[in-house]
Amino acid sequence: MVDTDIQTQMLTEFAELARTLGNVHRLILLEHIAQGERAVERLAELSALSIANTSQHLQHLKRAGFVETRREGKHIFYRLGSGPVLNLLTALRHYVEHNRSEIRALVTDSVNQPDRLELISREELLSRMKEDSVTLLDVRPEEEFVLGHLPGAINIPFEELEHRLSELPDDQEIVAYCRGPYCVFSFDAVAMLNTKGLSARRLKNGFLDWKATGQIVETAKQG
Amino acid sequence: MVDTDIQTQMLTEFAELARTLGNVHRLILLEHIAQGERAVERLAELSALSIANTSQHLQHLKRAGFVETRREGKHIFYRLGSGPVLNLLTALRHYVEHNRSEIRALVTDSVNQPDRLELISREELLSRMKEDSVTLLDVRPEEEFVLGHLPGAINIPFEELEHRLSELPDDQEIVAYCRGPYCVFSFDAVAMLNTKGLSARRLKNGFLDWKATGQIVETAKQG
DNA sequence: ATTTGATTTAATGAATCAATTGAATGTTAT
DNA sequence: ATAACATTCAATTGATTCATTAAATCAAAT
Repeated sequence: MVDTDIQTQMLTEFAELARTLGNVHRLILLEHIAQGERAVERLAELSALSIANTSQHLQHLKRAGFVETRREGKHIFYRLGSGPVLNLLTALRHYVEHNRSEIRALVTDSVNQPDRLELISREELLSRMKEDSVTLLDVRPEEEFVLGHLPGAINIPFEELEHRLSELPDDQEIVAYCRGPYCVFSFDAVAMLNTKGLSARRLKNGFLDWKATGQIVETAKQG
Repeated sequence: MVDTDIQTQMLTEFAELARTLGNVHRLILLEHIAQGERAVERLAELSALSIANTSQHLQHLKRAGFVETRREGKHIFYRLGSGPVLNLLTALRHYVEHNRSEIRALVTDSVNQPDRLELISREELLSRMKEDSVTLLDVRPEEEFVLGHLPGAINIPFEELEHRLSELPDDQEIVAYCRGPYCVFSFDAVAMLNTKGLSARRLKNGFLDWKATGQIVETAKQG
């Protein structure tokens, strides 16, 4: 079996990658790193792990090629590995999204409203943006917003939304978005805005998908 | 953090899937199942595992949705889960293929010839097939061949190739293929045919990819 | 109903992985 | 140089995963 050795070697490598993704903490770290370069201490804080533990998981991710590092003074910054890692991650995400009906049920349950009506696709959003007939609302924490957001979006973190409704136009449709398709801020935001008499929908796949599909991302701070 | 719970639940599911793929034996089982329905005993034999062990890995794959089962008398047949699992598997395969240069090096090393020249893409093959200017050679074991092969291909398992060269035309280019991109039979076949004075190239991604991209697969036996 | 054959389940021990602690490394500022 | 800080490394312990064995299902044939 001249073939078997290499085939097996191949699959062994493959399995190693999969095993690296097979730990929630590492996935959470990846999610955070996907939002922008972060130092170890910050990542530990964000994911509620000890620093040593975080460091070890990061080493693991690095060995597998999912992340790369850069040193700046005392800090070591982690970023996503270059190129196609993102594709792998979104491939997995899409797989889960399309196949695990339990999760789908869970998501739609948690927001007890029929899902579809209030969704807007990336394509529709793009054409609506062209004709300026829509207000983009980013409900993520400011910290994530400044690292990158959809062009022209205004940032009102979900917790503040109720108090800052006056900043939103009542003559234009609002499209709210969040990190990814499973981030519930945008669900809750849309639900709230609609009960307050505003017309709001939710962007289908969120910011990460927007970025992953190569759309323009704005990084300047926006009052 | 209304969001965190669901996000985490989501990633936990995700991690479970990844962990399922994080074992060589399970990947090997998947490779075999991808070639067609198989009973447990057969899979155990093919992957050189004990029956009980095989069964447990299969249960694992089943729980995660990668495979489904069907009972026929005393046998229980395993097949790939319906739909998008294949996509996930090919996504992962492509990721590995494009990113792990060590493996690429390993593959090209093992066949110490420049890789590119003797490759033929699916697209080119399709147009060459239309004009009947090519002979397709399937070098996999007969067992795999009968379960499905490219239309019009002739089957000469690699071990027999040297003795059966006369069955090949010497006035037409030959395109050899094997299971997947890392199956070395086709590398070796092309190398041998070329040294024997025949004109041969290797199909880029092999049979599994052909099938996965929805091309016609022939299943009738071919002398 | 019993036997046979194919598969699954349960229980065990060995191997691997994860989290914690404390020490070690490397970098900047004093 | 030394002190202070961020990160990594090493050793320990507890938890999971894997393979093996033997026993338990479950369907077909006798």
